[in-house]
Amino acid sequence: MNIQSHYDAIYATVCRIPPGKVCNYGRVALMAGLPGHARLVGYALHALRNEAGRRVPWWRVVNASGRISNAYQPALQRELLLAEGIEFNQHDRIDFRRFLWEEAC
DNA sequence: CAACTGACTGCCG
DNA sequence: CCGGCAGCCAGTT
Repeated sequence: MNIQSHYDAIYATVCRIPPGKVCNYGRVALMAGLPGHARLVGYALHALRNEAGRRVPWWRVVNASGRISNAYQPALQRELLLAEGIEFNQHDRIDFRRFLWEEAC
């Protein structure tokens, strides 16, 4: 097991998030087989802020509060989510009861 | 090698 | 609800 394989697992997990759903960093880490490594997920996604992000739906990952965190392009992420039908409440939060991706594999 | 930093999180006040 | 703090770990300086 090396770092790259962890990154691959993270990217693979993010790619499984269906359109119209979101997931938080901690859950992605858990599903990628890396419980407790939420921060590593953020680190992995941070490395996508270029052309590589083209094939990974990074915008579907938000923090545990249901808010967009210190993303590379917060405004862009918000628009991409809105375009998929995800709604934000008055506090710029996403309602997990409706949009959180519950693992269904 | 030590110190710092960051797309995180849960707990506490 | 918000800010601080301790775990967390890889990459940078």
